Amino acid sequence: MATMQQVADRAGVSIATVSFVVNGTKYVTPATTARVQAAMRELKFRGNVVARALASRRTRIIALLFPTTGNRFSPTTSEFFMSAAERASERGYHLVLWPVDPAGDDLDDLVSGGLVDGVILMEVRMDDPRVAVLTALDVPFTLIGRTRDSSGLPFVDIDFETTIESSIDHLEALGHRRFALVLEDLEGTPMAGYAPHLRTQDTFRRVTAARGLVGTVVTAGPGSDGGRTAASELLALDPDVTAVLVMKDDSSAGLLVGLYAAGRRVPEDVSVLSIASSETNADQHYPRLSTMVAPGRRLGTRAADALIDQLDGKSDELPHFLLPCTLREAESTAPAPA
Amino acid sequence: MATMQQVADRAGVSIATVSFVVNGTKYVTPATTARVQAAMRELKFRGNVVARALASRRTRIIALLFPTTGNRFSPTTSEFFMSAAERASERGYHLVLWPVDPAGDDLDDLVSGGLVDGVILMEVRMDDPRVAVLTALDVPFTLIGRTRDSSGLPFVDIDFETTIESSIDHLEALGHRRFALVLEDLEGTPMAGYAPHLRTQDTFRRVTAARGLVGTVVTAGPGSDGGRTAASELLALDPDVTAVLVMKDDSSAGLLVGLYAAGRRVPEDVSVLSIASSETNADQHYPRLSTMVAPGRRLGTRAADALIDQLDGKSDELPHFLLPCTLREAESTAPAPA
DNA sequence: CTGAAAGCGCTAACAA
DNA sequence: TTGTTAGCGCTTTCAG
Repeated sequence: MATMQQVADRAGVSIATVSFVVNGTKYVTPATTARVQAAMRELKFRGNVVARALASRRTRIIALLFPTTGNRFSPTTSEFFMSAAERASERGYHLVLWPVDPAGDDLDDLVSGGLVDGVILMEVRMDDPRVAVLTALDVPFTLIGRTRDSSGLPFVDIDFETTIESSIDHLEALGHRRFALVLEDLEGTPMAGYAPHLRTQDTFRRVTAARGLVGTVVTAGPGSDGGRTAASELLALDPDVTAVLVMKDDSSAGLLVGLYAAGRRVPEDVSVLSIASSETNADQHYPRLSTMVAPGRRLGTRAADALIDQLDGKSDELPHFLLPCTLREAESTAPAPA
Repeated sequence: MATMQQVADRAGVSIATVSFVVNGTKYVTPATTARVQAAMRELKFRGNVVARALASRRTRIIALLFPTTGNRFSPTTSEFFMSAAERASERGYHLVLWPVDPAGDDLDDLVSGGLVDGVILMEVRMDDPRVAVLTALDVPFTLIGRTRDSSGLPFVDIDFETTIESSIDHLEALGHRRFALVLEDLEGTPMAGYAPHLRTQDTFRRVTAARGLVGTVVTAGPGSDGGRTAASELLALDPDVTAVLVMKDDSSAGLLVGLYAAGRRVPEDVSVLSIASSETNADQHYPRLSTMVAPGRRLGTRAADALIDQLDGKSDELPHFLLPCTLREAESTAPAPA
């Protein structure tokens, strides 16, 4: 509540000097520095963020943009948020979660208002309209995710290609030869073109084909029902499948039940591996799901760093940071049946 | 990027006039209004939120405070967030999700900076230190939740008392006489004293006792394992239990499995009812969980309204808004066995 | 090393 | 009905 002027008066210096010690902008003798700090303490000076922002043309707020549709507030999402917020705070920024529509229509108002210094985009689609908007607006941004061609954009992302390949490696080493992939059907929704799905699917098809493995792809509807249905479809398509990758948390339970219902024991007959998910999710299931755990926290941290580097002019080069998921094996995977 | 002055120049009026039409602060003739609006459109005037905030001493930003510990980013949480954000936006405010530590230590810096006009507190504990901080800071706030004594505070909350009572009503009507309640053990964590748990537990004990029903309370550890263990403990405590209320989403799967493993079919032998949860969660299970669905969206909306009424001086009286969960029956409940 | 002063872009009296 | 103008609280040259 105390203003800088009041602090200055109390310390017997000018307001400029106070500003210098607050921001470390210029050298001030230890003696006056001490006087100023004492005054600040006595007056409980906190500094008006808004005034500072107006004068410096920087708010030190960055926004993590969250699409208002498709309530995919997964554990991984919250890891992004929490870790990015932590890192931002360490570097003197505030990170807030800001809901915006996925088409990017209100982005304009948000950003042009001068309220945020930069934004982090998540849940990125292959041809995400929001990046065009942000580019046009000329606001610094970083992606958690990648568009189809992100070579010119700063991003951090899960390395889906590597993740899928090592998933298959792992299961193949356990003797599995017949694979399936279950994922969400996003066509016709605002999230159509969701990059993680497309990359995962492409890689899955490519790798299984290249290795002469069977690779069946099935999409699942919402909830447990979607998972059950997917299980039936899957078994209809390939009754001898022994290894299933799931990339849809909310239907994994249904999938497990569906497999049981069809007489397949997990993991004795069929192994199930959850892709790009979290330990939290894995532990909610029985049998506990073997999972390729998404590096949510590390990516969130890196995203914040990438953006803040850009804002602070510490940007050496365009950040292109890819990290694969790491295997956390549990009861749902086992060697292929003989 | 265009400033108000530029708009004024282009429209041939003073900056004050532009301000009036932008804010509707004063009557301006339709003719000049039109000219100003045209100029705004041509210059793509967006208005600098920061400058406006400094001059008007209001940022029109409200923060939904989210505790940095206990990553309980449940579907209901995200409903609070989304619906509150929507309502705020309708009323000309921005709602952002702001991570703060549960002890309230950084609240001070956040709020004193003048960045937010008011805050909504969630995940409230019985004796939440954050409300004292907010009160001392003299910043407008509203709770989603209630402290032990919230008579003097504006709040919206789930009516846990009614919710539990109707849950028991419902199951009792189905013939159940032996109840159990499973919830999380938060003792020793930063979320100790979490109000929903305590209220639920108290009501459960009171109502079962008053009606001469058996009421067993069990706490569960994290994840599916916690649920399984809880099932065993529960059955050890009351082997004849037929109705279980669960208020811990991540262990319901384990609970179901634990019951099966102990030879209890759901719902033939034991009915399971999920408390204050979401349809999303319900649908992730098999059998699908009967659920007392939390009115997340309505509460989020009301919370935003309550706070904004306060900010806009439209506050008639202290909002004390309680809403019970609504039953959504699915496969996991049935009449008690004969 | 410290101070004076000109803004940052907008709001809101107060005048006209 | 519209314009003038003094701030809002801080940053940042530019002098001294």
